[in-house]
Amino acid sequence: MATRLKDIAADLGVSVVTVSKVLRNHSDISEETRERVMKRIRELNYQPNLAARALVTGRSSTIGLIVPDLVHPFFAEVAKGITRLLREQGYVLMISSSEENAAIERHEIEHMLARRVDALLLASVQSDAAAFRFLENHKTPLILLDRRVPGFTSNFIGVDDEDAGRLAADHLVAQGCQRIACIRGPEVSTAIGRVAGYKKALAAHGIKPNPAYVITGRTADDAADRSGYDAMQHLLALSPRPDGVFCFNDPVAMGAMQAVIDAGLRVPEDVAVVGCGNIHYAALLRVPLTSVDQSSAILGENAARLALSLVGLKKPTPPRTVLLESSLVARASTLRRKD
Amino acid sequence: MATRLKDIAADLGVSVVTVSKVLRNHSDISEETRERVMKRIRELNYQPNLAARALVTGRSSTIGLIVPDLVHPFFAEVAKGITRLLREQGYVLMISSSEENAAIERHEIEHMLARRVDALLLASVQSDAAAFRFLENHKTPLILLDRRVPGFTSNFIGVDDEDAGRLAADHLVAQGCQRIACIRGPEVSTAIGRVAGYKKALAAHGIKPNPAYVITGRTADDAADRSGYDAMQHLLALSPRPDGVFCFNDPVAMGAMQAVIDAGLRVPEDVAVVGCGNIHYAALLRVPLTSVDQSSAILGENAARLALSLVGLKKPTPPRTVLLESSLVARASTLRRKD
DNA sequence: TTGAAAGCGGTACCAA
DNA sequence: TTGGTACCGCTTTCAA
Repeated sequence: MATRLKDIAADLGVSVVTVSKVLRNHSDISEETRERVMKRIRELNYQPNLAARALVTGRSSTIGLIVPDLVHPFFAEVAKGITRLLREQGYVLMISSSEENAAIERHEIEHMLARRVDALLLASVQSDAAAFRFLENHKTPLILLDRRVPGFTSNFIGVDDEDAGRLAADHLVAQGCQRIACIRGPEVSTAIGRVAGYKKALAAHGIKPNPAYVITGRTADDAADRSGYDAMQHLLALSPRPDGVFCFNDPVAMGAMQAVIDAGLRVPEDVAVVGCGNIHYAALLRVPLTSVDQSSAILGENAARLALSLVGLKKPTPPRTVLLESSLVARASTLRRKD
Repeated sequence: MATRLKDIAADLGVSVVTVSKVLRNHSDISEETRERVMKRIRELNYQPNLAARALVTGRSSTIGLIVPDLVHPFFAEVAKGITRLLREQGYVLMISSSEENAAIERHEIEHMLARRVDALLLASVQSDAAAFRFLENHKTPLILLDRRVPGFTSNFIGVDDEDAGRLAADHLVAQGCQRIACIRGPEVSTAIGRVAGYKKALAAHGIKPNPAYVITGRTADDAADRSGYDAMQHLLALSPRPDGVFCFNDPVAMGAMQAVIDAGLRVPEDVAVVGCGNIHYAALLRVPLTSVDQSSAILGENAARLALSLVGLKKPTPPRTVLLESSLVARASTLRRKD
């Protein structure tokens, strides 16, 4: 079949150990031997069997990533950032989707660990730490991505969600909105943080909160837009109806805008809409969407970097937290003409 | 560290072979032994070391996927379909992006093969078969996805591109367009097929082709929309300018629509636009986009199924081709009011 | 500088 | 039905 170390060694009349050392630029090799071996390696286009190497070294040169939805542009962009960095390091990405389902997530985590990934990146859908107990004294580095899990401390990389919520609400206030609603996400840290930021911002502006204006979208697998649509229909039925809405993420915001338009109202004149995530296509929507940017690709690269730095550390290191700043990108969905 | 077969065997006073057999439901095991072993396996939450298994069996239970761009919704949807099917089979997906770059793609192919993926799914950016010579007598099943490579025969799964082009052009004609342009993609089979279909459709309607109306967008890594924008600007500068455009894919179409709007013209009244791929967000764009649906998730599932069916076949099988039908989804970007 | 030997954690084959 | 043994392809250790 494929060429093995042994074949090269036999061809050249040296030992497998010698070839192996050349392969890994070991110093104890004469220049001449190195040359001969390298030449043969190139001729045969030799590729070491990484499974064998993984078995003996205990390292797979593989990073695992589990996200709720591959199609969600935010996670797709994060994944892209990760692969870019890993490629440079000879690492490879094992990817999997939990479909926003805690049981599937659990199953995938175990599967990834059985595969002996060197580190696991996880944008979790779990809402509490109980599901993670089984992970606590596992030696594989785990990095929570984007979403934290209350009560479970681990490495984390994401954005400052409270800040994101505040940016969005501040912006809506600045655009003259008076009745600012929020379509929040499920009970995960991102949703909780963003809502908290939203509330603080309103308070800071002396706007008294209206509980009816905070509504939770259906937990939305691949139909976040659908969920946003339905939630917005509810909000529009209120009296008085909101004139500004902060949405948990961009797909929700897209659905929400659609609902406003379908109701015969205008974005942003009747209802201004802010999303979160600033996905690539936000600018191309029916009404270009104002969104809180989460620098997803950079997040991905940093996540990969963090993962690699954790690989092969002997002593367990204290969990690290990396928070990226978010910023608001204003577009037509909130920019009202002065009237 | 982690539990091994050996540990379980020692605990129970049986041999590793016995445990191994239980693990794989080998028949030669007494019910009683099986029970005892299973019990202990559960207690310890034993996970076999897949690297070791891969080494001896030569199978990694891993499928490789290389796409030009992870963020492109079409490929993201395909990837999602693949992971869904693989999960059910205990397989895992190794993913990587070629960033629309042939050299990176080549590198990633070699890397995946070195990892001993059981099959490789590839949406290639190569425009000719030369780059694939090195693959020809490789035993790992290769499945070209979406894009074929001229002169290189292999397994293929995708849609009938000529049909897609024809559907789009027919539709534009039916909407009353007279001067139908095409923003085509790079020299890959999908672009070639779609252009061919477009031309045949025009011919069938007795419309004489205008070469100036067929324009190639910059090969667009993650900026297909940008590329569509620029191409459309060119088209709009022509005299007479086109009144209908078939775009190579949805992101290109999104950019093209933007260009029309920025030029102060209307979609579809002045220029009707059709995309290809029917990505999830097509309906939520500034002008909801008419698009040729490529059933991407189903494509992904079928690709995974095809890949698995090819794994472990002793004799090389003749290459299989799976063509899915496409259909057109008409939306506002082409539907003109009767006037 | 080089290489012999001993595994890494499983599976396959065949004998008991 | 059970298990001894060889071995998958590589790295590690240590002696030559």
